[in-house]
Amino acid sequence: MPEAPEVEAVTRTLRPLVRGIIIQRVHVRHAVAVHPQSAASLKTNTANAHIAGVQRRGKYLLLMLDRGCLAMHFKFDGRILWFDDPKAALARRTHVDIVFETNKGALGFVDQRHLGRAHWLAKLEDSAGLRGLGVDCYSREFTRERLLEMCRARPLPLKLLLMDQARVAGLGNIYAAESLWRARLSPLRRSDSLTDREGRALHKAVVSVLGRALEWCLNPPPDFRNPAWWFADLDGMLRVYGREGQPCARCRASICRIKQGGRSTYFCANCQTS
DNA sequence: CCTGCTACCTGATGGC
DNA sequence: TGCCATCAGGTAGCAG
Repeated sequence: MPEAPEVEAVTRTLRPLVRGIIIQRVHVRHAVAVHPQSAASLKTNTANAHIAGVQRRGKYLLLMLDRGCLAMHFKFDGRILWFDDPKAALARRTHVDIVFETNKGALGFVDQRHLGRAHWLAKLEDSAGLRGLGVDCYSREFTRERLLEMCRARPLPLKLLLMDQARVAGLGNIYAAESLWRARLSPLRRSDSLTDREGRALHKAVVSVLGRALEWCLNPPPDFRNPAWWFADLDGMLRVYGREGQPCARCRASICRIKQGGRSTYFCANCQTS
């Protein structure tokens, strides 16, 4: 599920909760969550580690340890949970793939669908995924100029460019669609055909959509103690995503859904210009 | 190098 | 009801 705004909200909320604590024991209940690493190596590398900080890169959540780092990627359905009482994390009742028992409580990595991963890295460059990330969508380096440069480097449908983590890191299917709607640009539009004015509009739209999304994700803040909670009700903030057949919030034309790169793209063919 | 396709998983939903 | 197809906020790995 999570794209950069959700992961950023998790990062900020989790930071004060776990900074400075010690991972004492690690229970890998579903080894697939560690694949292709082994449960044993995750345990030996993270047990007794001190959590020095929490960071985000693209859609990755990073727990910086005194030795190396714990990198989590949630893919579609991954989430984290916090248990004040570690016994609750180990109870058979809720599905938890990995339990990190600490001196303060237990951190759980959960993914029913088993696509998400938690890996230990000696250094960040050891992960191909992290190494390959382009300009982070929330960083100062994500400027209008950089975006235009990427757009003009090769002809790519705008939606695919925005979703390519090697170019802009952090945008996913929802916020790429929302940004294009806001910029009034078609997802099919060839990136190298943008005028300066359109490039500026796209950059502004991405920044604005991400800013609002982060606000939305922080109010109310993530509640890691509640297993039923995980960024519910995003649709209250969305204008096009998931709204096939409904009237466009701007021009009332019917929102369409097409396939791009094997994913659904939602847009208004009337007011998003190609 | 780059681009495009499939696999990886599980669960919810809708049509027949 | 049951059964089957399709869909889901993503990326790694592979072929061309």
